Amino acid sequence: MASSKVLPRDFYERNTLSVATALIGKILVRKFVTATSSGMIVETEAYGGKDDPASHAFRGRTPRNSLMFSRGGLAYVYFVYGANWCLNATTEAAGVPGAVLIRAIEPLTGQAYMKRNRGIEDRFTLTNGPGKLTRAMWIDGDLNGVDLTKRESLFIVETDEPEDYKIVSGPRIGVSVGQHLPWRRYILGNRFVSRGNRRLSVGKRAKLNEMSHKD
DNA sequence: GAACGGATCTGCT
DNA sequence: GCAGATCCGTTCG
Repeated sequence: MASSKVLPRDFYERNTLSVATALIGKILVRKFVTATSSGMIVETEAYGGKDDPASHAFRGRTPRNSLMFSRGGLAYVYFVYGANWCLNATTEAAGVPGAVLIRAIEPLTGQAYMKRNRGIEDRFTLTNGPGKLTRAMWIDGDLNGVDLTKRESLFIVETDEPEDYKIVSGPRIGVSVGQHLPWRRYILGNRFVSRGNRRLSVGKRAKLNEMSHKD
């Protein structure tokens, strides 16, 4: 894990939906002087620009969302519901808005540290939501704008041993508009996905896969 | 300077 | 499965 290659700039500077799918299975690493925690990304959501009413960038550029218009591969961290931080990776070239919300990870290294941060012991609910994983990894507004392609405080690396899994799509969680867009990506059946991921019947599975091809 | 509302969470049923 | 807490940052006047 520690020797794995950090995802380069061109991984992020392309179509946002492609990045949302490609980030599944990669390893998010949070590094401190005293501790390192990491986890495999199992759930993401894509957010666009003026074509996406659910996106912060829908109404143009403001001081808050300016990172969405930056080059790809930076951390866009924002605060919601008066209590939670959400971590995104910026996408597309400079000037084109786009970001991928990292919604859930499967805990790997540093689990004791993350459990302490959350104040719980259960591994399955440790990082299965955007607000939960940022709290577990101590990610907040201080990391807004951090370069994810540099091996510093926060970055994402390749997987050494890819698992056998199936990526499926669905509507994004917690948004009231743009629900017709199946821009959520997650690993089918993975227990660390935030919600709505019970094992599915054959018929329903086929339907989900169809959606993922449609993009 | 104040009103608004949200890319969530927890707990209860 | 759902309702309500919660409360800060953004935005507008």
